[in-house]
Parts: sequence; C-alpha cells; structure tokens
Amino acid sequence: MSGLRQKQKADRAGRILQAATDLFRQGGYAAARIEDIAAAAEVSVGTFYNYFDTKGDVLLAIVTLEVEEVLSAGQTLLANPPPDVATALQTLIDGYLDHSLVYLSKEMWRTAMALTIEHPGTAFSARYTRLDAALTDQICTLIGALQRRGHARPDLDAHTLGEVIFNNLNMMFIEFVKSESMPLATLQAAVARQTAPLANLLRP
Amino acid sequence: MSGLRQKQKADRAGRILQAATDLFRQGGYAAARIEDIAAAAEVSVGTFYNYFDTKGDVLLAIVTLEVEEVLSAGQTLLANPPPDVATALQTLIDGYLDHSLVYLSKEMWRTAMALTIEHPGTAFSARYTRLDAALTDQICTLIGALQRRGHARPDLDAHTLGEVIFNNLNMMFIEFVKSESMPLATLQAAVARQTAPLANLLRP
DNA sequence: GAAAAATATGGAGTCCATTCATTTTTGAAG
DNA sequence: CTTCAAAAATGAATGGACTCCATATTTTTC
Repeated sequence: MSGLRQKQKADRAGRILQAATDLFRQGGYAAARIEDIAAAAEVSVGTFYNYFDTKGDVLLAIVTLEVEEVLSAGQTLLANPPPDVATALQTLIDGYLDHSLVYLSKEMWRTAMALTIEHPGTAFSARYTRLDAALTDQICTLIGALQRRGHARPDLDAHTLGEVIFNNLNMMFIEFVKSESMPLATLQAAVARQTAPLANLLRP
Repeated sequence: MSGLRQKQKADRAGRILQAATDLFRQGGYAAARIEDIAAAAEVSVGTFYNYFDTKGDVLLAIVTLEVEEVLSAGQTLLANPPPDVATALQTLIDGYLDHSLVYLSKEMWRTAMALTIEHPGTAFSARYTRLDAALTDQICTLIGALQRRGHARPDLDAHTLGEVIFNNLNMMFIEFVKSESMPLATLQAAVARQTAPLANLLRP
C-alpha cells in the first residue's frame, strides 16, 4: 500500500498548479519566480522541479485545460452543425475565440506559443502541437460532415481547406495576443471576413 | 566631422553581427554566450551591449537581412508575373522558401519567431512584424496585378485572399522549422496543395 | 598638442531558472 | 517497534544574460 504517498503527490501537484495559475494571472508569467510559486504552494524549489521539468511545463498544463474545454465545446457543435457552411464555421471558430481568455491572459498565450516554437521535441511542445492538430481536425471534420449532408460541395478536399482555415485562424490569434490593446471583437471580425470566401467556395 | 568614429562604429557592429552569425549557425543560438560573441568580434562584453540591447536583438538583425533580400527578389517577380494565378503565386512563395535557410538555421528561425511573439512592443519585434506585413503585402499586390491584367477574377478581395495565403504559409513555415527533419520539398508540396484551391478560386 | 567628449573595457554584482548533493520521510520486512 | 532501502523533499550552488561603474583609450575640437 502507498496511499499516503499517492495522496500527498496529488495534493502537492494540485497546489503547485493552483499557485502558478494565480501568480501567472495576477502578476504575469515572467514576473512569477519559481521561488514564489513554490512558496505559495508551500513546497520547496527542489520539489517544484520534482513535479514539473520546467517553468513552461506548468504553463502548458494550464493551457491544456483551456484547449481541452474548447475542444469539447466544439464536439457538441459537430454533433448538430448549422446547415449553412459559413454559419457553421463561424460558430465553431467564435466558440474557440470566446473561450480563449477565460483562463489565460494574452501574456500567458504568448509565452506558451513562444515556448512551443522555441523548444519542439519537448513534452510541452509535442502536447501543444497535438492540441493544435485536434483543433484542425475538428474543423476538417465539420466540413466533412457538411459535405456528407449535402450542405457543402463534395468535390473539394475537406482536409486541405480545414488546414488553411485553421492556419489562418492561428496566425490571426497570434497577432491578437501580440497586441495587448486589440479587442476580441476586432479579431473575430477579421477572421470572419477572411473565412467568408472559403465558405463561399464550399457552398453547393 | 566625425568620419572615423562613424566608420569604426559600423565596423564593430559588422564584426559583432558576423561573429554572431557564425556562432549561431555553428553551435546554435542558445549555446553561443555573449562572452563568446564578443570575443569572436574582438570586442568587450560591455561594448557588445553598446551596440545591441539584448542577445535577441542580434538575431533579429540577422533575420531582417534575410527577409529583406527575399522581399527584393519578390519585387523582381512582381514586375513581370506569370499570367497563370497558380504559377505566379507558387513562384513567389517558392522564392521565399528557397531562400529561407540560406543565412538562417531552423533553430535561428525558431528563436526569432519565439522572441517576436514573446516580446511584442520591442523595437525588433515591431520590425519583424513589419517585415511580415511587407511579405503579405507583396502577395496581395501580386494578386491585384493579375486582376488588373485580366488574369484573375476582379470581384474577389485581393487583400483578404493575400492575407489568408500568407497566414497559411507562415504557419506551415513554423511547422517546418519546428521539425528538424522535415525537408524543404515537403513543405513546398504541402503549401502548393493548400494554395491550389485558392488559386482556382481566383482563376477567371 | 592639450583639453574635452565620446567610447571601450572588463570586473564585480544582480537576478533567475535549473541542478545536485544531502537530509528527511515513507512503506515494508523482520 | 526497529531497521533500512527507496522515494521524495530540500535549499545551497551553478551558469549565463544583463547592469553598473570606475578607469583607460580613442577621436574630435580648438
């Protein structure tokens, strides 16, 4: 039996995650020192590193929660999509964007994205990349579903178009988090304008 | 008069830039210490910081050179574009991609992109963002030129489509530099496949 | 050619993420 | 209830970017 050990581990991991979330949101990722996070979690610096390999890994854990929530909301829409291609795509995308700042600040997004680009190959990056792939997949699946129901032209490659739509969305999102002053509505309007011609292309 | 002083400043800046380029390419950005760069440039660490605010600023200076070269090659194509939309776009894009690893390693690209995302607001991030905008603009201008010559449908918004094409290209390029093993040809094939439906949409 | 201004130098110092040798706690066996 | 090996926790030490600064050198000016 090792019940105590297991429980203490889960406890500590939870405390570290919670402390990091609070500090990141409050003072920003860069300003939160490992020492601070460890202190807030009532743990030593060394112990922090027993639970997470790097400071970035804690951030990833938080980002993962956010994206997984968004993905599951997307699944709901996929089950019963609006028949109009443009509406369906826009609803899915707006769902992504509306949730984007619920748990994460723009600075946290910037840091997370920068880390995945800078250190591919790490567990962090691989996991984040997989989440991106899942989002892309959801868009492709939506297009495919509309094609099967006769709401979209079946002769176009759903996967290719889904990739293009997601890549465009992702770059626009990067620009959004790079600008501390840009409101979400501006981003949504721009993405809607850009996605429209592709939706038109898909219309039967 | 202060000709000598000016020339020495340019000299030193050039030496630092050259030393950094060599070291970054050889052992990687992360492994190159400021001390090493300064030594290779025959300059003190203090002097290094008289010329560049941060280690990242040197890298961005190198990236800037690269992108400006690519932009000027693009201008040549713009002066006399192939009449077929798909061919014209692909030629421009392949020009960008073919040049991409001439001066910069994948690691350097990753670091540069990560830095611009992580620290918007810095002078160099602003500059990098402006270069991206210039690339986007070039694609938009190409589409516009083809429209004016009757080689592309005039009723579609050149700017919107140019943005989508560039954003897709940029995301694909990020994936490319994230994967140390992915060959350029694979990236080019994928981008060609993705750009094709948009080119078709534009065909008169 | 001498004073003044600008610039270079390099060492000491700060700040943090990360590492590592050591100590403490835990679980199980006797 | 001891004992002891494995697991986990600890915080002092390390490394490197960046800052500060007193001093030395070079360039300009008169």
